[in-house]
Amino acid sequence: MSELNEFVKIRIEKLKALREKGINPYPSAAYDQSHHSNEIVHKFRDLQPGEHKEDVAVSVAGRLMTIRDMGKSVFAHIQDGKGKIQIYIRKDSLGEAAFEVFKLLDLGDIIGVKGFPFKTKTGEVSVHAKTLEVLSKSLHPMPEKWHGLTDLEIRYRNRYVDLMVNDDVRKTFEIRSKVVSAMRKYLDSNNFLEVETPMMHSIPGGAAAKPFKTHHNALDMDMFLRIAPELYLKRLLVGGFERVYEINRNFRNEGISIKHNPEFTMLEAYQAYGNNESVMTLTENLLAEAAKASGHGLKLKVGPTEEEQVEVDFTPPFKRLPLLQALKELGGIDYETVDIEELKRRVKGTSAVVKHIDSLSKAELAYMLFGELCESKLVQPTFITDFPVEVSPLAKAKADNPSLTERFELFILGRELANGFSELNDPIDQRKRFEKQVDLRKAGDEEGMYLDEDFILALSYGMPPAGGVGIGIDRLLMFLTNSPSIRDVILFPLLRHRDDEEKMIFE
RNA sequence: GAGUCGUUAGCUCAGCUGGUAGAGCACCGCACUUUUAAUGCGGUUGUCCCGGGUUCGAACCCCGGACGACUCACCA
Repeated sequence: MSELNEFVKIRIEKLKALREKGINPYPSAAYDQSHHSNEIVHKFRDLQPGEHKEDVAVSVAGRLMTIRDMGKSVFAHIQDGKGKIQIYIRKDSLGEAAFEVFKLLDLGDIIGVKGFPFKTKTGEVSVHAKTLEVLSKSLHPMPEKWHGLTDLEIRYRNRYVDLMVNDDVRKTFEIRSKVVSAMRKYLDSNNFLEVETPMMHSIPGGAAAKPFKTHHNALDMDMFLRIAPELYLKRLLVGGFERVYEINRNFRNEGISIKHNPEFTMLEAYQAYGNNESVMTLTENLLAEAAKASGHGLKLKVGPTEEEQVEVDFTPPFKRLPLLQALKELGGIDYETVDIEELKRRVKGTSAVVKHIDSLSKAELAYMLFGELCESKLVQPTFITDFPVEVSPLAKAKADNPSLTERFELFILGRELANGFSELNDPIDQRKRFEKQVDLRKAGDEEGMYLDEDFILALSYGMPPAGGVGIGIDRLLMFLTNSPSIRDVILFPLLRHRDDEEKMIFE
């Protein structure tokens, strides 16, 4: 018994009918596209309505998206990688046999059309078909042409369908590509070397996060998918590369939300002989390049509706605000005068879940309150600086105040977008900081870091002073494409596996 | 992990107080050689997410589950 629905059965019958006519519905010969849809539309835009260019030969290929059948003549649109173009098919110019072939086609089929350009009497640049080839028969019906596909689950699970029918989705991922490319270009032209470091780590490090665990069979060794490339990139600074960067995936075994996907793309860049100030400037420049590449320029409007839209200005320099000052200005808490018990009371008054509040220092409490009270108020790009040393185990302490670090986080519209600091290169201090993290792990903090002996060894050889920054590429793209969910900027976001998936079993 | 909402034809959605399931598009047939949501006439399409329960009778009420969306928590 077939599980296929009637639509698929009908299409399979048409597939057989094509084969009986000697047509291979999945030919292997390369198809020569003389033009893309947009090129023809542009090139012949000045034709008069009704004007033909019979002496010009063009060929286009793409997916049949609409068909308007009038018996012996048909208008249709095909969609290629650059857009849509109308084709005009007449029985008398295509020939009886080819016209019969066309009648066996369905929406969704991929075809090639050779013919000449003309402008219809209603003014649309079109291709008058002289020959037509089936390039790939589609067996599954397409979403509805007018309302399109809106079901989020189908859009995310079967992204190819989403891309077929939703132009703005294709646009989003084209912007993503351009933005990443522009950031690469900026880094490359500033003497940064792009590198690739391991994604499988025997010791997860470089961030406070829960890792995914996996196993290597031949080595009988547990491994972790990386939570950050940081420690490897700093090893490269030890090795003598002065400027390195990596754009690739990190994996964190944590919750999924509108701003979190378990695998996400991070740009990390390290600059020897720089510090947190150098990489703040680098971040500003990178984001300015990214904003330009997105096609919006440096000022862009973000928000769900016209009324709620906010203009975000990516013009450097961004505002800089020390964390404790932000706490005072935006949270109304004066760190200098407040006592620790009052901070605890204020933390308990928020919705944050805190396990062992009594073990937290005054600085850590202040850091938590910043997250609760201030982050959401940071709308325009703002560097928050001077984070407590306890929550910054890889950052260099401030010379004039060792309880704080030369670290920054960049916030836009209340969301963290980048994190950077003067890299701690004192191996003795780094060892102590790691040991504190290990103690946190032992005390039950799943996000406490592991002690990476080889990393300490690397620092012991001497790492130049350096600034480093990580920029969340997906989050950046959310701003630049005005996407409400991180899933809208990730082609294949992680969804729970379904056992009741549609199965195409053809017998 | 918790709460709220949702899941009906390939797609977009109706379906009232419980009475054998509907529309538009798509699809099939017929007509039509400049349409563009083509048009006109006729027709087909269902595990109403799954499993229990209540009831003479459940898409609808109750319980459990799956998946998704949103909010919160964690986090970038």
